[in-house]
Amino acid sequence: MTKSTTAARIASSDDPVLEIAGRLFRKNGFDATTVRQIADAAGLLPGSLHYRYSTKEEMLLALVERGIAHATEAVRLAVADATDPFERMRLALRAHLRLLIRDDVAIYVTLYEGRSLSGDSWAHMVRLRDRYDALWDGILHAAAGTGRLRRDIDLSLVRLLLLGAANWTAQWFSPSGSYSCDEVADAYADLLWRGLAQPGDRPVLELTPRRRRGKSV
Amino acid sequence: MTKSTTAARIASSDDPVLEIAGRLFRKNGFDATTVRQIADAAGLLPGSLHYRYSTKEEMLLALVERGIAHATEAVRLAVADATDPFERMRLALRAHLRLLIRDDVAIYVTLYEGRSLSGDSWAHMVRLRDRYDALWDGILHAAAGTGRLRRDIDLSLVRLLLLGAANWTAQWFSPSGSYSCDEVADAYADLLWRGLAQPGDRPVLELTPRRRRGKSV
DNA sequence: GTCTATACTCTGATAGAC
DNA sequence: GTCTATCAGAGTATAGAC
Repeated sequence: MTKSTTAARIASSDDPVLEIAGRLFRKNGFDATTVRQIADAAGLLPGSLHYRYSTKEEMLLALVERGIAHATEAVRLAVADATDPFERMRLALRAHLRLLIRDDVAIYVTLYEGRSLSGDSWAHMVRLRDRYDALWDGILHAAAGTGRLRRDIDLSLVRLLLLGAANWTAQWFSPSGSYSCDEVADAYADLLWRGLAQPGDRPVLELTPRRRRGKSV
Repeated sequence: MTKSTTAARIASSDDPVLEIAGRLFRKNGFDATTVRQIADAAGLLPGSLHYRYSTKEEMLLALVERGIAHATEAVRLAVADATDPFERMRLALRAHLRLLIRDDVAIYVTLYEGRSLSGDSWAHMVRLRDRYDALWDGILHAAAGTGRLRRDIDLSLVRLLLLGAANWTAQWFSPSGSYSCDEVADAYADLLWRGLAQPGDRPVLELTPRRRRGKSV
């Protein structure tokens, strides 16, 4: 399909138009964002925009492809720095969270606006997300292979718990809040690891208590 | 403001129009849902709909109020059945999750479409959500008061982790999947509790391993 | 590749008869 | 309270000059 090929090509570069569209999608949602807004913000007219992306949905698809590609790459790079299974989980979570709430807009758009895709584009997104999930399952299964994890818990549920909590972070995190992006990732990884580890497996991090903060369900 | 008063009154009853609107908002999103679709599904014409809710946003506000009211009531009732802090957390999580992914549409709409509110309505929603958060903080702090919890972790972060994971469940849960709603709640509560408890505090549940399942980030 | 200008559809909301 | 009929505006996408 020529559609996804075009999108992939553009996603691999760093099209500023895509960045602008992504920011608007994140701020106002895909449906509430108009192509006129995107064109305005990009310093173009709607007609010119249409030359590069023939539909609004094509922009979304390009962002989704870019988002998952970036996340996959970031997680792969992050875990390469460690062999300890807890360390790998913690670093992978840091990488995911950094992209989601700090460094990139594409993975946010993927997670929260990707459902606006339809037909083939939607199916394509599902495939890409499944592959990203498999990357995480690999990390967790490798940890289980060391024998340091309890065996009475489905690791898919662990992944869903961890990534669910991480993804929801985008709903409440503020850069001016009490915690940095990495601190949230470490706290989540630590809590989950202690729940996952065999009784007696030594905790790895010592967290220092900090003042309370953080609203939203 | 007459707007929120009207909405509150309707939310307290069980308006079938609201139920229908909520289902469409959940399925297609607030922005992508048209008043004509709602009117069609309700067996009314747009003009008649307008007699009851003067704007589409007013329907959303009514749903948000209903969603948080229902969730608050359900959690309060659930924790009343137990005194053990872990039990209370587990039962509260069950109640939240049941409404979110099984029994009601309003809390889903609140969490995922509430951001489409504007102005006073948005501020109103934020107040309501803060109050709901406070209910959860109370549950967690009571648990900490028993001395059975680690003291090196910010309980607000624990709430955000737990409710974040729970809320994200709506993205992947399927009634035909391997786990029931309650089983997911129990597994999450168990994992988190083991991460939270003082080393040596006895686990409460024994989970039985089940076949893997569950996609989506 | 970007512009001007526009076609066509659908949107939320309203007015007023019944 | 519900209907019929309709408005004014905004939406995406297009055609064609430059």
